[in-house]
Amino acid sequence: MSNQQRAGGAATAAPDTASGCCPTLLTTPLDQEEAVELARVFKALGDPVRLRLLSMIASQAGGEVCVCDLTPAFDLAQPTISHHLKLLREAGLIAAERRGTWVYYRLLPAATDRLAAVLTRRTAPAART
Amino acid sequence: MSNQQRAGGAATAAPDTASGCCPTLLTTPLDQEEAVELARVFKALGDPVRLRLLSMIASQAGGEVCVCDLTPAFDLAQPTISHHLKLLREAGLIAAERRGTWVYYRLLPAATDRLAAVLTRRTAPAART
DNA sequence: ACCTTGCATCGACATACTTCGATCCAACCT
DNA sequence: AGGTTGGATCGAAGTATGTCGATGCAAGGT
Repeated sequence: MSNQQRAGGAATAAPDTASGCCPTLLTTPLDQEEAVELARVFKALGDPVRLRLLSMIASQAGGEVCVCDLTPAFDLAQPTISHHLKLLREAGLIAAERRGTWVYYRLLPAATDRLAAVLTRRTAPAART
Repeated sequence: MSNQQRAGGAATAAPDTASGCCPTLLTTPLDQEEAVELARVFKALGDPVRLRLLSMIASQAGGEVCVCDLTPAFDLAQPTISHHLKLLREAGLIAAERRGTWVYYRLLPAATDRLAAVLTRRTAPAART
């Protein structure tokens, strides 16, 4: 079963130069390696609790949130929240810092920026200044 | 254990008006319902195979890809590819259309656009036309 | 020193997910 | 009608994930 020869054929990708600026997931086929790495980050976002955690952290005015503010916002046990925060950390989406008794989490914007870029169809007409 | 009263306190979100245009995951805390719905889409992207499938479909010049072109690109059995395509479909990321013998998949750009928007920090200074 | 509080880590358990072979259905071709 | 091919659906099996209580560790308070 490796003998297809229907209509158009030829799995050629659209050239990036014609669609904007940088290659994205939507303009150039991902290779295995990139896919594995990207999937790891998307998987971290594939849970409602983690999505809300990230949202609470990112939308915080000071840029930081104490775990003690996050935990009581959910109907879940404290180890569960800690586990989800760990996954977000391992995905490179957030970072933790201990200050005295409390641990504060903050967003790592580079991570979300990258995801947004990768999901954008035309990244701007190159020349724009 | 619901008695926290450290430093700043008060989990107030940054006002959207100060950070650009529309509320995003990064500017406003997601409520439970939105989180569940968004997580469903992100979860669909949380697998390397599905990410590559989506990428192959989206980057195709004609905007459509025959399943018969997708299946042989992976080291997986045909039912497995079919299953992943189903998940992407149920997530609203792609759509299928049967034409004669073959089934063609195409990207639903509204879905990826939404994800990109939700992950963008400042959505642009509103007026741009 | 002791106790208390904030978080992380450690099994354990139930559920969900990925993958497969077997099978079924739709469309085409003699 | 019978045969062939492209894809979807159906269990089944192994693995990963979400959740928890119990426990451990770090900082502060008495």
